[in-house]
Amino acid sequence: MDNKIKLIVILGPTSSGKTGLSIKLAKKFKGEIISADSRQVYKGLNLASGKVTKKEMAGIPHYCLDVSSVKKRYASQEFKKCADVAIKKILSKNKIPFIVGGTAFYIKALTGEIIAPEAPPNPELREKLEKKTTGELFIMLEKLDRRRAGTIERFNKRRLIRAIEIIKYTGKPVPERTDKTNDKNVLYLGIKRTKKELKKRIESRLAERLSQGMIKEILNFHESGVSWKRLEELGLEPRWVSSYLKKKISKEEVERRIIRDSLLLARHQMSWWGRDRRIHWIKNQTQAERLIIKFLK
RNA sequence: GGGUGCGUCGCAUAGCGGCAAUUGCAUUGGGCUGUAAACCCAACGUCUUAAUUGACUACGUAGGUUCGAGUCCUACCGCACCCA
Repeated sequence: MDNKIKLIVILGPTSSGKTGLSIKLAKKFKGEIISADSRQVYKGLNLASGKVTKKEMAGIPHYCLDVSSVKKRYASQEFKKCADVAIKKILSKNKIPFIVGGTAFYIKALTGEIIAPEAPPNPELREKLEKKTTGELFIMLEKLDRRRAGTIERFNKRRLIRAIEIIKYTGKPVPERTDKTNDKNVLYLGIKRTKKELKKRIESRLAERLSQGMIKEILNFHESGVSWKRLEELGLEPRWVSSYLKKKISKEEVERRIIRDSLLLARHQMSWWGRDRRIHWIKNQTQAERLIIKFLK
């Protein structure tokens, strides 16, 4: 990434208020928004993913929303490409890119902290490796790439398989993580909330989305041929609403579980950023504005 | 009223008489190299120890049998089902 590029990242757990804040800031500082959210990339998954509405956008262009069909599986590298294109476009208009979202992995892919080698998924290989135990896979990887074997999570089958897949495709060891962070170019603003606050926000937002037809949204997907299995892996709202539509759980139970899992999700999201010293945890908009002014100077 | 079965750590589950007790979920913490809301790891009675140390309290309640009981026996309480 070019050294002169300045990016503003707004991160935080689900329902923390990223959307609202980002739009206000983008308006004030001539910014445009790139969404870094692994669910909002899907067309039609609106209420279920808590996607911004046209009205909320208030005229601020948003990128990397609705760029894929739920029938396909979107990967972080596609996001990176999408975001890179968007950044160029925004800069060419002399505006400031705001990266806003809760998917840490996407943000890190974008800033270059996590680089992913070009190696498309290989279904046959995956199927074959899937039958092996993690122990066997680990030994395989150790022979192919000692370095990566040293850093990988030994019992994480998915990662073991992917590492082997990369090596088989590129013919080379897995490239090292750069951990180059581009600090100078990126301003990280984080929104933190207490669990109590978050719970309240999650509850009221869920109630609102349910009243707007979230269940219908999921039902439509199913009726248009999206399998239950796919819906279940599409996130916590589609998962529990599907359960309800299949008459496995009651409506009250749907709400209970979505709230519970949202809090769990928030916790996981925070675990990415917890000890990251680059992040400015902001209390209010004014504070964010001050930091931005300083950063843009 | 008669019969049968069941009461275990928030919920659900396992437990030939040697058990602080299985597993899943939840909870808490940690991790993360093309599925990332995915996936992986750890802790989870209390207090102690340098320690995989030691002690205490625990499987509905109260007794009993036994070197030893969550496990066997008796009574009681609660729940479920069946017959009246």
